[in-house]
Amino acid sequence: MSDSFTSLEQSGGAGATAPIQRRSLHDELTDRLRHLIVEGDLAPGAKVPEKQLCERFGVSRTPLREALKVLASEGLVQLRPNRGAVVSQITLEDLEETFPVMGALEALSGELACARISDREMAAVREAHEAMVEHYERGELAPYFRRNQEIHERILQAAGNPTLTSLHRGLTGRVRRARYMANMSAERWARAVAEHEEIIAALEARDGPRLSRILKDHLANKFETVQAALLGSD
Amino acid sequence: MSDSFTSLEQSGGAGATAPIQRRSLHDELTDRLRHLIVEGDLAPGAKVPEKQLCERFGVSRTPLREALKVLASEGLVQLRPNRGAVVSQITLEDLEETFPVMGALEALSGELACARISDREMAAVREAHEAMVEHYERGELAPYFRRNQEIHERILQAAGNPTLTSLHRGLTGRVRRARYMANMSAERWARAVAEHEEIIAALEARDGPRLSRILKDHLANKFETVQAALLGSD
DNA sequence: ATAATGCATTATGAATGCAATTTGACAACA
DNA sequence: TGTTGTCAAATTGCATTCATAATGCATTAT
Repeated sequence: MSDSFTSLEQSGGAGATAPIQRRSLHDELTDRLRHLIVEGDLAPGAKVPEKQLCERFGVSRTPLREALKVLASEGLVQLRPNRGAVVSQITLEDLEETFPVMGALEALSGELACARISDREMAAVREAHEAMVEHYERGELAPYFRRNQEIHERILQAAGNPTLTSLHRGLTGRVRRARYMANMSAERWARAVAEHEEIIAALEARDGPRLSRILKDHLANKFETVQAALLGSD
Repeated sequence: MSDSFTSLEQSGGAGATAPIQRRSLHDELTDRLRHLIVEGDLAPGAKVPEKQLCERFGVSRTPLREALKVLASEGLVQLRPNRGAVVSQITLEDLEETFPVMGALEALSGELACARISDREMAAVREAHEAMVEHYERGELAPYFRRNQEIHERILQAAGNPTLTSLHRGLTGRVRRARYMANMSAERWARAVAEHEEIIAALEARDGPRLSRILKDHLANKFETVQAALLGSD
């Protein structure tokens, strides 16, 4: 969510008349904890001792526990009655079932985006794509990864379906922790970039069914990359 | 969740070795509240006064509030900071974005189910289908509706992808409240049954792509039915 | 009479306190 | 040595309490 505010669009003239932003603690905590988990600062499988986190964030247990309930419903942590919360482990089986679902969602996002994307949005996607390709050519993995994410997010956004976006975001959060990109082979990387070229082409041609198919395959390939990385490192 | 235990399949040999079910209050409350909302006992748009519900269930506000946080993350209620929770309204726009997503998920479930369904599961689906057709011929709407749900749930189940099932269940919960089936026209009803015949045929032929397509279209038609009902009644 | 203001009531958000459960250590025993 | 039993410490689940913000109503000013 916070990513969408990094663009400067809304800070324009609102100034002092904009409504005061008040967030509740549990809401803020939910985001912070989610971030900690997704970014791997809380290791998968690690216990989540309430007391410790309370001290860390300087809040009482009540809002923290509320946040944990939400994260549990998102699948990021598991709550064991009377035994506390643990950060969910990502197993290969989990990925195996997550990726097809993400594929289906992205495929839908492609179809919808082709029907609804504006020229402005299209330009933003293209821009992100070109930046991504540059990073690829320079071998800059982390920025490449960020741009890659950005492209998929922009397509989601262009699809104009918040429900879809929200479900997809949830799955992304689960998967991102795998950090598979680290050991992506040169060959697979090249292939991923090639697929992205196709994605852009289909999107510019507003060819929904084709984009849909490409995205689905793209995700399937991504899964194979992840799988290879996981099998290789374990 | 509890719906999946209404079938008898798992009570087979587990018996006395199964772990004792101990649920925490917030968990139980979450289910109860979800049920109240999905079944319409809490009207869409209605405020959800904490105190009143606490008295109703005989618990303190803490577990109730935890449950509300979870339901909010599922989209069933909206939490307005300092102003309490309201049961989410289902707008036509919501349905408009929910149905394509359900369609994509069901399409995937069809593909997966074709690849994985066992003869035993297939038989159960067929049985449910035949029962559904009987209810249709007798004009029994409510039982028809139940069997209809059952069929889709069994296909989901046969797909063997809990993530998929879980996402789908969440969307079903949102949509079920619409209670559109009440004013389904004879024509649309007949069409829905015809589509179900195709579904069974494709599933028996293990034709994944075809089943996928049918289910997607089926959902699209279902949406039109809902839309007609909503426009007609408002 | 109507609209705006101030106050009392009520509801919500978060912290604290208490009972119940789990965990780990250590002793007793086979 | 390995198993079982007991108990203290820590952790969790929930109730209660406290602080803050919202709501309703009476009062006042226009």
